[in-house]
Formats: sequence, C-alpha cells, structure tokens
Amino acid sequence: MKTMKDETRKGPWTEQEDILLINFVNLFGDRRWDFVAKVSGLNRTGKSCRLRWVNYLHPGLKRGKMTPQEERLVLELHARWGNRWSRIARKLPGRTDNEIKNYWRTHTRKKAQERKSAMSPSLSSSNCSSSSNITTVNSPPLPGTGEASFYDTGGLGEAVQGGEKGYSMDDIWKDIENSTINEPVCDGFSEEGCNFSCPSLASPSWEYSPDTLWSISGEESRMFLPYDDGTMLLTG
DNA sequence: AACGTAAGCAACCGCGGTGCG
DNA sequence: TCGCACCGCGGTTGCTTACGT
Repeated sequence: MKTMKDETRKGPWTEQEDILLINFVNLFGDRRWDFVAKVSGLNRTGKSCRLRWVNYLHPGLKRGKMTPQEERLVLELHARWGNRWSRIARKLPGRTDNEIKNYWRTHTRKKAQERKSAMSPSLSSSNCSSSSNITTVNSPPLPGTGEASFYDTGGLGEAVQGGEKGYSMDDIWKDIENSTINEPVCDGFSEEGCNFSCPSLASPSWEYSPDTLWSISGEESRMFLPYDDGTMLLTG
C-alpha cells in the first residue's frame, strides 16, 4: 500500500540530498540503508541511498579516467570471472562495480566496432593490432613486463608507475595470482563485504581524509568540515 | 552556429541470497 | 521450517556531454 506520503523520490540526486545522506551515513553507518533512508527524511529507498553512497559519495572513490593498469586489471579479471563486477571492483581500490561495468560496456562496444571495421575488406588490415585485445587476456602482460598492448594507449606516463598509492598494482596482481575462481579473495582493503562498509573501519587506503573526500570543487568541499572521526559537518 | 551521433555516466529495476523472528 | 525484510549484484535505461559534420 502506497500513500502519497510514501511516494519516493527518483532520479538524479541533489546536493542537499547528498549532504543529508553523508551525514546520516556517518551517524548510522552504511549497512542499514532502509533505516538511513527513513530517518534521514530523504524520500528515497534504502536501495537508492546505498547506490548513491557506493557509487558516488563514498570518500574512498577515485574519480576520473582509468589508468592503463586498471584497464588491464579489469580485462584480466573479467577474463577470469566474467561479469562479476563487484568482485572485480574489490580488486580495484576506489573503483565501483558500476564504474567498471560502464567502462567495460564502453570498451567492448568500442572493440566490437573496431573488429567490425577491421573485418571490413575496404579497410586496411594493418589495424589488427588494436583488435587483438580481449582474447589475449588469458596470458596477461604483467606489470613491468613492458609488453605493449592497446590497453596502454591511454594516459600512460606517471600514472603507470606506481600511480596507485597505498595498495600497489603489484600487490593486486600478486593477490590475483594467488586467488582462484572458487576462492573468494580476501585482502586488506577488499575483504568481502567490508569494502564499502563501516567507513571508520576501512583500511588505510580507504580512510576518510580531506584529500580523498571526493574529487570535488573547492566550492563544494567548502560545505563540509571533516571531523576527526571522519564524519562531516555541514557548514552551509 | 546548428544539428546529429557517439560516448560516458548515474540511476533504476528485478532477482537472488541472507538473516531474523 | 517458513515467511518477511533487507541487502547486494548484474543488467538495463535514460540523460548529459563531447565530438564530428
């Protein structure tokens, strides 16, 4: 039974809603989403709140372009695990399943198009190098091997070498090597179920800090004052 | 400068799993 | 043991922005 009062909001989140959600998550944690949704006064479902938090508001999130290493990691993990986006995301600190999923979608679409055009007889076959890609993932070029692939065409530069702080790509690769399809992988930052939960318990690479509080403009960030314990104060 | 298309991103939906009374 | 409520995941959709003509 839904009354008009129960009508939940949908669609894009406003800044005010974000602020509210952050404050209430900091108060009550990021597990009881229905509760948070109710007490916050947001006319949103718990589900919606969770999604907004996980995909956008979580302070550990990295924003911006995937590094070539991350791209390679995604491809490798996808080759192993398929569309287990959340699982893959756990291997990529600061990236969400949604982000990876979107990346993959775009990526595969691009690849499909490249393939198509490569197949086309009217086009030169010289561009096959960029369409070898995914099927070669089974034997991924490990970091440091210097093996060139199309994945490395983006960004490059300093981002490649130790661009990730806290949890090195080497560690991640080692971790992956040690993991198997059947074994859920548990590590410091990506413990099953702990990744996005309990911010105050997050591993160092996920901890709250003004630096990791989004990649937002100064104007936006002015609205918050992080407490010592990681909670925020709305300054208005 | 205007328009059309592609790409990227944020959010919703439906389903399955899990915990609890 | 069963039913319910909630959570999390994967798939999909729709909107916005970027780019090319």
